Amino acid sequence: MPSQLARKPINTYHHGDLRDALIQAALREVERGGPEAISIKALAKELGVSQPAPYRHFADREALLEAVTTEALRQFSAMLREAMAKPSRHSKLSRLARATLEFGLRRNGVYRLMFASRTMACAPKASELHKAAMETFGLVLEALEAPAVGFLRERHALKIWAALHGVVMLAEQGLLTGQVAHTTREELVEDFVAETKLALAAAIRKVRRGEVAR
Amino acid sequence: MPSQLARKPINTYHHGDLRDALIQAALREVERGGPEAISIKALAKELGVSQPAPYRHFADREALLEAVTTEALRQFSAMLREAMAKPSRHSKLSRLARATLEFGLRRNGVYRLMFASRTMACAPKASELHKAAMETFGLVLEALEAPAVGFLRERHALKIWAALHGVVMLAEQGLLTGQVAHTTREELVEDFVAETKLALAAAIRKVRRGEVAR
DNA sequence: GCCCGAATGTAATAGGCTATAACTTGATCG
DNA sequence: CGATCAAGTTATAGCCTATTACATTCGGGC
Repeated sequence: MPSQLARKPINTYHHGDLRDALIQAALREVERGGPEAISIKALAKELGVSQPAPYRHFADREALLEAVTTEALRQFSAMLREAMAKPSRHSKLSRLARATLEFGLRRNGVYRLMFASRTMACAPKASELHKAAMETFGLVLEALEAPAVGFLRERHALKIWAALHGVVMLAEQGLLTGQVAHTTREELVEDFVAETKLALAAAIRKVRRGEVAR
Repeated sequence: MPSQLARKPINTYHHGDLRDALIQAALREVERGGPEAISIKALAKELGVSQPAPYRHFADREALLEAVTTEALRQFSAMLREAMAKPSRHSKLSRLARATLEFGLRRNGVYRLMFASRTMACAPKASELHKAAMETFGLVLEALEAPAVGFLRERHALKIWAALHGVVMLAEQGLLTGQVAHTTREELVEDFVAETKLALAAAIRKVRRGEVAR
């Protein structure tokens, strides 16, 4: 089907595209204040529409959050892709890891929306949201730059992914700062990156030599 | 102090120990429903007191959550301690790791309250809550069973701690299940445990041989 | 033993939020 | 040209947090 004709900018008289405007405004709100800061009422007021207007576009608050999370994941993916693309003395994986850490700390409200809220957990497998999440995870696979021994690659991607999340989480909760840690977040991340590379390379050699794992 | 005398069941006007009852009831509520499921009003009703009564004991909802989180951390610590104490063919670290994973999945609402909510992040360093968290982290240090090369121990404790959080988080969000993962959560956790042991031992040998890191 | 103040609980109420129902408006299409 | 539908509006119900002013019990000093 012709996509341009399908996308008619169905103009309402008052607001051009309330649905998208809501998502963008909500994302701004999440940025400072986290997921729980989203208020349908406040958003409606900010956009100059009546309070129940948003319900024409989202069944309830949760549905809005799901859409916002999807958008957030796309921005996150874009940011990772950019970080991985630009030339650097660091490896792709290292760049992805650093970018994740930075995003997780600088835009922590958004990060929590994506990875520490009920929204994602409740999303059905077939949803846009889940697809966006899978695409993001695909970038981690890509960052490994490893020969395609499928399941190994996947396993190590999951591991570094989990480890990065953990570091962001602890850092944000103030459990890394202060006198507990002689260790900076960046060091931890680089540790995980280095270990991942070594472990994956070792695992691949093992498989190639015929000492098949599983 | 005699705890039995403190309870006065007959008197209807004064509850006897509303503060503690609130914390326990809230914890039960968090168990299924997570942090956002806590409602002061609902709790008051459940305990048979008037709706504003809880405000005699907690300044606001957030203060209640802080107390509940502290209690949750104590239960979590107790559970870890128990897991580490009981004899097993597995190492202490492995037992701690498995116990963390199980707690994180089976009592996920409570887990999220402790490690994925704003409550902890906002708690001042001197608070009971922060102290409880530090005590829990102490168990991780203990589980490493390593000779006391202080900063190494701490660093590796932070790493395994972060990694475990990450695995729980991903698992709970449905990003580990299904066709993405040929890998079970338990395998990931055991991987991290094994790597931690190896890495820590290697680092210690290195230091002992005089090739001091930092 | 009594009284007074502190602690704890209650009733009444203000104000914010989600969500629904019933009505209105403007655009598109047969 | 009028029917229809998407998108917006006003009005309202119902939940929740939190505050204020008043009531009741407890416990210690005299």
